[in-house]
Amino acid sequence: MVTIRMIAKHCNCSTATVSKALNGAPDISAETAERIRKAAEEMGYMPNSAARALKTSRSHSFGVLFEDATNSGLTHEFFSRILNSFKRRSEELGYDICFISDRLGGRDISYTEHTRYRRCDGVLIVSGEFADPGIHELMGSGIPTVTVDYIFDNCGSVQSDNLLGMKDLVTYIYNMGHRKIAFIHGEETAVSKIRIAGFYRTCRELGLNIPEEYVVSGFYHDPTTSGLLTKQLLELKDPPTCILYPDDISYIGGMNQIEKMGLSIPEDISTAGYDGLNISRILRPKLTTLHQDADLMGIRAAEELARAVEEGKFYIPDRIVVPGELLPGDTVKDLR
Amino acid sequence: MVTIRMIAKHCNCSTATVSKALNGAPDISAETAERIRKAAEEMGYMPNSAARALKTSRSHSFGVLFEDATNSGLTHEFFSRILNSFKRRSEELGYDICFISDRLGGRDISYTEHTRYRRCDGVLIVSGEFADPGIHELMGSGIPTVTVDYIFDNCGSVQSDNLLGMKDLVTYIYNMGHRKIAFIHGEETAVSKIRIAGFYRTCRELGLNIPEEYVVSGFYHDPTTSGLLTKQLLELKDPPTCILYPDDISYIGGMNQIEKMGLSIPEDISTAGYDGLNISRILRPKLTTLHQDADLMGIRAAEELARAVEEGKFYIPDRIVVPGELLPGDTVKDLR
DNA sequence: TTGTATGCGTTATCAT
DNA sequence: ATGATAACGCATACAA
Repeated sequence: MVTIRMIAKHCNCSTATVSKALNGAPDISAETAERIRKAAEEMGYMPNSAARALKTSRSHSFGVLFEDATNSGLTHEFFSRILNSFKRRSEELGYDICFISDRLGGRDISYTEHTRYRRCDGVLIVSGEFADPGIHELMGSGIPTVTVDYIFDNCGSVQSDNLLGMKDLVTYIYNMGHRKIAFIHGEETAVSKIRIAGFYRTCRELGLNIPEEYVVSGFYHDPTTSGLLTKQLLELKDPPTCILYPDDISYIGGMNQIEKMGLSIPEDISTAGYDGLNISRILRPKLTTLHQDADLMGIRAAEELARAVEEGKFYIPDRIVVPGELLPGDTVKDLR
Repeated sequence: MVTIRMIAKHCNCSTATVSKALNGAPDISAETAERIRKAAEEMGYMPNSAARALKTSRSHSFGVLFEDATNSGLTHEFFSRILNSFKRRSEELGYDICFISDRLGGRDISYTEHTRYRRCDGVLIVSGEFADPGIHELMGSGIPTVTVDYIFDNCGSVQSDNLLGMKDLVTYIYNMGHRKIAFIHGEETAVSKIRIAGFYRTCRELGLNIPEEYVVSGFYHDPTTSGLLTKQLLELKDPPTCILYPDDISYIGGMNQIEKMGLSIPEDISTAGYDGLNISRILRPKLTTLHQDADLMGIRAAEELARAVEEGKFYIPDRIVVPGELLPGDTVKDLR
């Protein structure tokens, strides 16, 4: 491994000069800087991030806290898209990604300890488990953090615009002539609350009176439950003409149930999903859904976290809201 | 931040003693060790990984090289499952995960440089682009590497048992009475070659003579192409009774095409996928597919990489082959 | 503009 | 069994 000392020897100068030249310090002559840079290049120099981190207490790395109850967070397309774009943008900004967990080497370790151990400059928190006290400890630790789809006192956040999303979705369905709209929502999370509120608000604005039994509680990514609830909704005395699902995966459970009952989409019953996963574009009939812009969310999260790190004491957390996009498919019948 | 120096002060001993006690060195008395460990615990001591890495040139971290042409590797369920289980197992073994890319801070950087910069102890290589010279440079750099679904000279590998997978799948279909089996395979990769060979071999063993036009070339995760090829296969003079798809996602394109042609699965045409993604269990009819054990692959990869790192010069690469599991669904008609 | 010297926190060598 | 000390590679305050 070539070090600045070797470059210094090669260039007949001191390590200080090399360090400064390589870091673009202003007090080095242009020629010297150029000469050193060229030598470094030729010798295949790579700084040692550990030494640099030790010296500066900045690691140029972001931690990513990506846990959920089922330990499958990474395999949900919505989250993996966020991670993917967060990673890319972070790397552009000069930060590497390191996962933060609460186990390491067979030992329990708090998220905060893990982060300090690796000297991560900041942490992105994506989790279904914001109730976890370990997460709150981290958010209150002074380490810069940015959360996704959750708002905490003093840290930045990137949210999908669930309010607008529900509004767009419900309005579209209304405009297609539907008045009896049911909503199967996910388990009680911050996101669910916003979506439910968005649903009710939009309905009120549109002058729609939604009977209580039209809004039922299911789970995210659980086709079985949504299938059962679909059955329940369709067997009501006065069934809805359109059912909203918590997400595109849950929709599939509903879809199967509908077919099983000998009904067809959208002739007999209209449907809409949420997320805009790849699968929604592939299925036939093409699913009407609200695409969440996970890619942009990851990008904005990286930028916000970089800002939090770089502005330090001067940082004022921003709450970034990323709008989604309605993807009209063929699952909502035109009743007009 | 509490350092060993502070612990030393607290315990009236030297930093050397603290370091040894914490690392379980044999030349420290049991009482002293215990006293120091307790103090460290109480004071909330966390070692500084940067200092440790600088001193020992071991970072206790694994790099993960996870790139593909479309930059969406992470969003493929198969790969994200591998990553997920690799991460968990690595953390159990005491290694953190750091992504390795070929861009950092707006600069081009080779994978090898990136790995050295972060002092990763080893790198897991998961990629559709094994032709990339940067990857070959890394594999030849002396840094311990383990590849997934690809074999390179001197590094460990974890593969899905594609040969056995195809055998199980084709044999199952044969046993259901099918003799005219078509195979839409993915683009030419190492994996595709094995699957194609497995397909032909199994057919030969079963005494099946597959006409040339039954084996056609599509792409992985491309429902559009597989839809077109499905049409082509079904319009043959002597169409197959069963079509194998490159993967579960591609199958959906075929499924749509089949329905579009007014045919139904499995009454008119039987089908099978590959991968065993969640979606395959959700779709109706339930897809017959070969589940690749991505979770186990990630676990074995972590263990192999840890072994490569820890055995150093004594390491002899292992080629680990992970069997999959046939998931019989309802898409293959019983012709017996 | 350049160089000297110091220390970041840890481990390891060699005395004691 | 314990401690003093050097060194890992780098950045920086300060001297020249």
